[in-house]
Amino acid sequence: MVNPPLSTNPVPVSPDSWKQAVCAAWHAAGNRLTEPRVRVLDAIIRYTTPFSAEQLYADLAQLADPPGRATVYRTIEQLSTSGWLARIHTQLGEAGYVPSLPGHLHHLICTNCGVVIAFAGCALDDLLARLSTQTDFAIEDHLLQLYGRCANCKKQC
Amino acid sequence: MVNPPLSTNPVPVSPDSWKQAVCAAWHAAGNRLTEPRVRVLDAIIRYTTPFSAEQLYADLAQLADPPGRATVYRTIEQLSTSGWLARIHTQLGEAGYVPSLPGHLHHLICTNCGVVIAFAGCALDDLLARLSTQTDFAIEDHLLQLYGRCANCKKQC
DNA sequence: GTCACTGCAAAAGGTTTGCAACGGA
DNA sequence: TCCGTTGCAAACCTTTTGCAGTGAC
Repeated sequence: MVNPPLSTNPVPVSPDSWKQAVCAAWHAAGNRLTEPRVRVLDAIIRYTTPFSAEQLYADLAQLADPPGRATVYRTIEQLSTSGWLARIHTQLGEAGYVPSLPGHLHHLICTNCGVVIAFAGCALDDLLARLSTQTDFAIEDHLLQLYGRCANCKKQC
Repeated sequence: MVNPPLSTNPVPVSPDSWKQAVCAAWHAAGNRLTEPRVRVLDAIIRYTTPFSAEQLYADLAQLADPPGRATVYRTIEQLSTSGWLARIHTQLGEAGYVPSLPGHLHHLICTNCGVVIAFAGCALDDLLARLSTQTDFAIEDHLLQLYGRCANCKKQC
C-alpha cells in the first residue's frame, strides 16, 4: 500500500543553517550585518522553545554591552515580516516566536516542555472545499497549530 | 452519493440568544447580574466583527455612566474563560474577541470586512494520525482559523 | 446583612518612537 | 562618505491590581 497522496512533512530548522540562511537573505536584501543584529540571532538560536520579545531582550541584557531594546524589537519585527520567525500562540493565548523558514508552515507544540515542530502539508483541501460551499467564502489562507505531548514528555506521565 | 462522514457545521451565534444564554449561565453559576455587566453584554452583541478589550471599553465610555475599565476587563475575562467569548487572531496577528458558545469551535474570518463565521467539525483525524506517527507526539488539541473573503466581499472585487 | 462586584487610580508590563550619534559597505 | 542602523529615554498603549464603597440577592 502506498502512502496517501497528501502527506505531512516535518520541517526541521537547524540553528546553524538557520542563522546562515538569515544572514545570507539579509545580505541579499541589502541590509547590513551589524554586531547587535548578529547577537540577536545568536541568542535566538539558543532557544529550544518559543520566546517573547521582552524575554529575548532580557536574556541579551545579561551580556556585556547588550543591544538596546529598540534594536531587539526592530530585529524581531524584521525577521518576523520576512518569515524567518514564526509567531505562534500557546494554548493559553500567549504569543511567542520560533525560528522558521519563509513559506507556509504549521506548528506542533508540546504543552509540557514547549518544544515546537514545524510541518508542511496540512491536507485541508477537503475541509476547505466543504466550507467554501457551505459559507460562500473564498478561503485564501489559514492558521493551524496543534498541541500535544512530545515523545519525551509522553513518557513522563 | 451520501455526504462524507465528517462534515463541517457552521454554528450561528445570534446576538439575542447569546445574551440570554450568557445571562442564564451566569445565573446558574451563582454570579450576579449587575447593570454594568449587562451593559457590557449589550455592547458586545452590537459588534459584527472581532473587538478588542480597549475598543469595547472605549465604546462603552461613550455612554452616560459607563462601566469602569476594570469591570470591562474582568467581564471579558470571565466570558472568555467560560467559553462565551472566543479569542481569535487576525492574519496580521492582532487579537480580538467574538461572541461564541462553549465547546470546540473554529472560525472563518473575512479578511476584508472582518465578519466571522464559527464552525464545528474540523475533520483533521487523518492529519492528526499521520503527524502522531511521524513525530511521536500525543496530540491533544488544536487551533484552526481560516481566512478568506465572505460572499459580499467576494463580489466587490 | 452579606459578600460579590464596582470604580478609581496607580502600577505594571510590553512596545513604539524621535533623534542625535555611530559604523558597515 | 553615505545612509542604514543603533541606543537612549520618553511616550504610549494595554492590562492588572489594591482597596474602599456599593448594591444584588
